[in-house]
Amino acid sequence: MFSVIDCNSFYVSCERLFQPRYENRPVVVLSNNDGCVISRSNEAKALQIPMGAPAFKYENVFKQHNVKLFSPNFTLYGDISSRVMNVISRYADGMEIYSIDEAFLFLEGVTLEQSLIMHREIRERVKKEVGIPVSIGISSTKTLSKAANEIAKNNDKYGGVYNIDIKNVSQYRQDLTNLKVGDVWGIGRRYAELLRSHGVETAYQFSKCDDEWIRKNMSIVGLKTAQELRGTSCLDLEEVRPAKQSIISSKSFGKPVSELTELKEAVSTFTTRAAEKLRSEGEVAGQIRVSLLTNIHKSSDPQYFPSSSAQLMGPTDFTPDLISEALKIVNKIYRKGYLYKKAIVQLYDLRAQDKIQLGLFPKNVNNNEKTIAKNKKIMKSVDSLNNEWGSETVQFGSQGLVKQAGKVGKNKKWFQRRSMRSDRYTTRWNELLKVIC
DNA sequence: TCTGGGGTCCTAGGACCC
DNA sequence: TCTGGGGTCCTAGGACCC
Repeated sequence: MFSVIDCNSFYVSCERLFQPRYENRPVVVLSNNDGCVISRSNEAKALQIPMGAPAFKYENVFKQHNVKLFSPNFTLYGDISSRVMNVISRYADGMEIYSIDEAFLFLEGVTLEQSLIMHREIRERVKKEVGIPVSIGISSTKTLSKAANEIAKNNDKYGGVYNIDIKNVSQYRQDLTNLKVGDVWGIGRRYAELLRSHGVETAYQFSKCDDEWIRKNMSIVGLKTAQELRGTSCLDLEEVRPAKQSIISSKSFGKPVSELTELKEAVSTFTTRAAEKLRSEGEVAGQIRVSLLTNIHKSSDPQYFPSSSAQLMGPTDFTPDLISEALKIVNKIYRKGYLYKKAIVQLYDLRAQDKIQLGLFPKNVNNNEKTIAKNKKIMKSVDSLNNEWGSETVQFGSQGLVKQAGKVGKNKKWFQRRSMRSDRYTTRWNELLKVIC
């Protein structure tokens, strides 16, 4: 038996935790640059504000209905997430943290009744100890438990916990008939369109489709989804998170950038971010890729999407080496006369730090043992200083003084706007919640 | 003026090898 | 006159997830 525990409107719930005056009011969390909507309270959903909607298109709705807007505060969300997961883990032998707001459990040797009791308790404990509301779906496969979760979330009458029992044939059929095929986990916009064009509207109809046809049109992945809907488990619990295969740092700029020097500062900073992530994963990268993008939404502007990659001189996690390769690529792909809106730095061909293969000609390249040891020490010091004193306390020259007078990103066109970010209540001493009596 | 960011997996097709 | 076939590796592109 599987279950999936999903936090309701997670980012919004995190914000409400520290500012309860926004309960019962429409609340929205925006993406970086306050670009589009990435989390909505039920009240905001009721105003027909879609997920992913560009904020500027809904300005009137926001004003008219007094919608509270937040810039994203991922530091806060990450910390609250780990508290939620911590509570859940007390109940489970096997648990898979699927995303920042979601976890799967695998349950053996419990009856349905016992499972329902346990999950109601999980729901109460998470609400009481962390303050976040969750919905829970239970069934015999992961895909069915996600479907049950949809039902739990959208029907108050089930008290946040719902179970799909494939043995109760008529109910099972009813549940899957009520579920639109596009709402099935694993069926996105494209496949939903394809299926609808073949007269398949509901999850139940999809589960009755011909295997050969599914395999041919939706690959093995689609076939597994169909089988899971029929009650055959094809997707196991992944308790150990597999090592990352790539690390990306990609951000839109606050304002369009046309100058090479500014692009290089941005790419240096993104590379620094990616390298930090790389080290925290205990991995090294063999290749790096840099892409630049003009604003795809502005069709009147000339468009240009160059990108190129480079093999590193031996796998590394040393920020200066990564920056220097990234900047070589920028020099190569940059063309004057375009308004760039976004840059992407991607590290891949990753492997564990302790599996670095030394260079064949160690004197000529940067990965002989001595250099590696020295570089490791340097990065360790930089990381711990930045952890202790805030990011960008130690910067690399090519970033172009991102932090000045304690302010990060000031006067940098490419730096992102985050004007409505709440405080990092749980991770910064100087941003602790103040209670005034 | 203003449209997110970070991931995974699968497949087809080309290059290359023997 | 007849000009293979099996296998691997790599990459780009497309689908999906939250």
